[in-house]
Amino acid sequence: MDPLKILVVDDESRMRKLVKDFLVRKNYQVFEAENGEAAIDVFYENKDIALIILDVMMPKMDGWSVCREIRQNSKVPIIMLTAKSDERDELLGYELGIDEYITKPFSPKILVARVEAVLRRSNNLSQDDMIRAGAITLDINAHQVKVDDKEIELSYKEFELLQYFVKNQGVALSREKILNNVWNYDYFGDARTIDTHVKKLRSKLGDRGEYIKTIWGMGYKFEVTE
Amino acid sequence: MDPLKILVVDDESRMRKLVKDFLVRKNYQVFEAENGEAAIDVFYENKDIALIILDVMMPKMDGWSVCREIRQNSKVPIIMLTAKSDERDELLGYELGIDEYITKPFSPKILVARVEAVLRRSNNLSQDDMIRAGAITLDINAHQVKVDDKEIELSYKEFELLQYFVKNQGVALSREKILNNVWNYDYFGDARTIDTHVKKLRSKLGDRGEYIKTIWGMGYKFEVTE
DNA sequence: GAGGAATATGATAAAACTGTGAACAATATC
DNA sequence: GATATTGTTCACAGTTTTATCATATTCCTC
Repeated sequence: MDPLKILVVDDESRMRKLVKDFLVRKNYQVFEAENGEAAIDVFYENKDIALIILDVMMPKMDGWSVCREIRQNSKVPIIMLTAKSDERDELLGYELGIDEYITKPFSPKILVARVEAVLRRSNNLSQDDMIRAGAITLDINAHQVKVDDKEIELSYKEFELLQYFVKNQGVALSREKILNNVWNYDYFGDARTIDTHVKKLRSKLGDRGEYIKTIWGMGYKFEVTE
Repeated sequence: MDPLKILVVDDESRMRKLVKDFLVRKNYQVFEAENGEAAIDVFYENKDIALIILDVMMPKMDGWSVCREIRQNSKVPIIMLTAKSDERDELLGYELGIDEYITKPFSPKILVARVEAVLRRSNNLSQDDMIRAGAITLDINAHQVKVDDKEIELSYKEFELLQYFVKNQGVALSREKILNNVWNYDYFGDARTIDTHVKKLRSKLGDRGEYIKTIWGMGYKFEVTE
C-alpha cells in the first residue's frame, strides 16, 4: 500500500523536521512547506495529499488564510498547530472546517494519535475517488484496483461489484440487493450470475478473496479480517 | 425533524445545568445522568441518543469506564470533558474512540461549535441497528451475533429465530406464533421443529442459552436474567 | 411417587443452497 | 467482419442447513 501523503506547513524548519521525523517513522510520506504560498503550491501539485498539518502563526500568509484558500477547493483534513490555546482561534477554526487542533508544545504520541484519528475519520467519510479496505485499494476514477500494492485487472462488472462490496463493508447483502444496485434496476436475470462474478472476484483477489464472505441462505458480506 | 438527543453525564448538577442550557437553546433534546451507571441506563433506554458528553472525573464509575462499556455496542459520538489537559488522558481517549475533547473551563461557544462539528461528522455515517439483550448483541446489518463480546456463528434460521426472540423479550410466545412469524406463513410442518432449533440456539449461546425459557404447555419466552 | 403429557435430544433423511466449470450469448476491439 | 473479451446461464457435485422422527428426559397432576 502506498504511504499516505502528509503536508507539514511551518515557518520554523526545526518544527517541520520534528513533525516529519515522527510521521516518517509511522510510514507516512511527508512534504514540507515553509510558508502559506509554498503550501498551496505543494498541495495542488500533489493531487493526493491526505492531510495537512498547518501552523497558525506564519509570516506573510497565516494558517487561516491558507485554510480558507484550500477549503474553497478541497475537503482535505487539516490539523492546526497553535501556540496558545486562544478560544477565539478555535472557534474560527471550526467555522473554517478545521478537523483538529494540536497545541504547542505537544508530545509525539499526541501528534501521531491525532493524525491517525483524523485520517481514520476522513477515510470513512470521504467520498473521494480512493477507497481503501484492508489490503485493497480502489481508484474509482481510474477504474483500478490494487491488492497488497499490486495492481490487478478487473472487468467492468467485477469492478462495479467490488466497489459495491467495499462501499458496504460489514453489511450483509442479499443477492436481490446486489442485483438492484450493481445491475440495472430492470435486470431480471438469474441471481446466480452473482455467484459466478463472486467466484471470479475471489480468485482475482487472491488471498484477499477471503474478504468476501458467504452468508448462507442470505447472500454475501465484504469484511476485512485482521 | 425531531431534535437530536444529547446525553450529558456529569456528577455536578451545576455543570449539567450549564451545558444543558446552551444545548437546549440550540434546540437539542438533552438527557442528564449524574453518574456512569445512570448514563448507561439512559443510553440503552433511549435507542437514538445522537451524542454523549461525558465528564472524565466522576465518583464510582469514571468517564473512561462508561466509554469502554458503550463502545462495546455502539459507535455513538462521545465528547469528553476534562479538567486538566493531561496528555496521557488524551491518548487513552483516542484509543477508546473519543471523538472530541473539551477542556474545562470552556465557553458556550466552544461547546456548541464542537458539538455541531461532531454531529456533522457523524451524521454522514449510517447508524447501524444493533439490538442488545443482556450479554447478547445482534447486528442486523452484518448478520452477526455476539455473546459476551465473542462472535458466534448462527445459521440463517437460527439468526431469524433469535432475532424474533430478542425483539419480543419478556413475551411468552406460543409455537404457533413463532411458526407464523419466523417461518413462512404457508409452512405447515411439525411444530416440534422449533424445539430442535431452540435446542441448537441454546447450545450455541452457551451459558446465555438460559435466556430462552421453556413455558410448559405453551411455548417459549426470551428473558434476560441478571 | 406413579402415570401421562410435554419437551429435550440425537440421529438421520430431506431439502436448500453454493461453488465450479463449461457452454453459450453479448459486447467490444481490431 | 473476425476475433477477443466479458457477461450470463445452466447443470452437477459437494456442503450446509433444515425437518422429521424415535427415544430419553423432564414436568405436572393426582
